[in-house]
Amino acid sequence: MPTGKPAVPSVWARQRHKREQPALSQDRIVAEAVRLLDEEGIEALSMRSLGTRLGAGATSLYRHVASKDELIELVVDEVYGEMEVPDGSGAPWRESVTACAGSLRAMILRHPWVASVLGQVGLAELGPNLTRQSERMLALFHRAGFPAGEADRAMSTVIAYVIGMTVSEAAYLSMLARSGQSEQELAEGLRRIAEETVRDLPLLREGYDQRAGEDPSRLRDEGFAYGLERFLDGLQVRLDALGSHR
Amino acid sequence: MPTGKPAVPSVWARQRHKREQPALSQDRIVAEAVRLLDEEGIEALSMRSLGTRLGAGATSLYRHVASKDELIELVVDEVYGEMEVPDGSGAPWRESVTACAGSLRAMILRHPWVASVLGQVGLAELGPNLTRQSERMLALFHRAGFPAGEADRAMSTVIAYVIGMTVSEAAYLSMLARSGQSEQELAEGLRRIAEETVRDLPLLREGYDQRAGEDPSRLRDEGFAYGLERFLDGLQVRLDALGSHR
DNA sequence: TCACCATAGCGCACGGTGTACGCATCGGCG
DNA sequence: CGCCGATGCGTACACCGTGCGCTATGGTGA
Repeated sequence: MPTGKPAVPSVWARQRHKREQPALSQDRIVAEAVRLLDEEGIEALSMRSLGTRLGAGATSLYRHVASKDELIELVVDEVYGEMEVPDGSGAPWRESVTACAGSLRAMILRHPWVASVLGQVGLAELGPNLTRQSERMLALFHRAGFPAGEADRAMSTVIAYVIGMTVSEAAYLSMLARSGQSEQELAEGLRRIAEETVRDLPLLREGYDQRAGEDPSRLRDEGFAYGLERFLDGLQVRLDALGSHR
Repeated sequence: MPTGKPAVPSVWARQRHKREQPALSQDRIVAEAVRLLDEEGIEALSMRSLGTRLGAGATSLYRHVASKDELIELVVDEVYGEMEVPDGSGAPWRESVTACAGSLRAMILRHPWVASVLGQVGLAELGPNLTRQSERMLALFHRAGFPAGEADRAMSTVIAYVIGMTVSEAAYLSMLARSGQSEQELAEGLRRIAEETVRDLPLLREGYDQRAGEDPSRLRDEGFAYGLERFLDGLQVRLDALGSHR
């Protein structure tokens, strides 16, 4: 056998293997990965850095996880588990859906790295947590009065809105963090660049002036709520139409 | 100077530099990057591979582009330029916005790699093309009757929906392409996995059964249109309320 | 008690990545 | 003609994901 030098047959081996920690496991790996991502962001996640945090070598992780891509799928499904989907009994459907949307948004803002991997993992292939949440959320729309063939469309629509909106918020916030500037300065800078490169942007400028001086974080919350309300209004219109046809 | 060995002072140098192609330039680099991404996807884009396609060394690109990240921003802004935003004079606002949304969706499906970088580049920091398109699109909402402080919210809302919806479509399609299965088989497989891991998913199953046998591509188009219609209905409700207050 | 074996962790190595740096060469200007 | 800024290139570095074969471990059946 021409490959590999024998590893050191040292007396330390015993100690290395007898760890006080509950040993490596997929759960532990995923949990630590979430922590690493929250603390240092997506570009800090490497098999080596994760292994180090777990007191293990990089390649040891592969006993519990097929690849980095699979790890990311697991990690994303893990945080989907944090979403809270009310069971909707008793409360009006708008309230339940609003709570649910807010919870999804809060989860993404709590774990902004989700934004940068969503395009890769998609939504379909995700694990048990997302599946469970979808089933529960679907129940909200059924209860609201959408027929079977339409409830899933209504649901995807709302999820798409929440994700699209929040991902762009998260990306903006991460740019803000990277830039090291205050939100004020950053917004000013972006506006200046836009006006220099394009020139003559009366409408964008009008919006900017109107927002100047307001609390940006509150503006984001309100913007999110505004769109969601419009959306729910539209769904209500549809529900009314369905009801009157019957 | 202790660094570097002198490069070969060869007679070929002259030929290397006298290229029939119009030399390297940022435009040429960005255009070729788009082509590479369309043909081979995001993971095939490396500075080396792109350099090769341009008949240049990897590091030569850095004379025209600050980093790979900047290249990606440029590339994304480039494809935003493909969007068609009607100027809205004459047509009802719903039609204009629908056309606009459809054009954005078509652009992303034409360049599915956009989905996998949107979380990184966000929407705010983007270049002249996105800025111009935003201004034009904003005009549609002004014309529809939204006041200055609300038109931009309505616009972001619609964009968020379109992007969220289309990114998840694109991710699904890329999974489909990678899997090598037929869409039928893939859907079946996903459903089986979901039911095995979670069990008891009556609502999701109901939706699945209802969709079985339909043309998946048409279903996607319809799903997108359905959500957009609900959205526009909601915006119309808001417009009516604004009108009656006046 | 012993031999055995599946499992888990590790070290090494490979091919690939983004990019800093300094040199070679070019075209255009004085 | 002599120079100089702009442009391309080769080399090198640190880092990445991960395949491979080794070893130590703890449980099982004889």
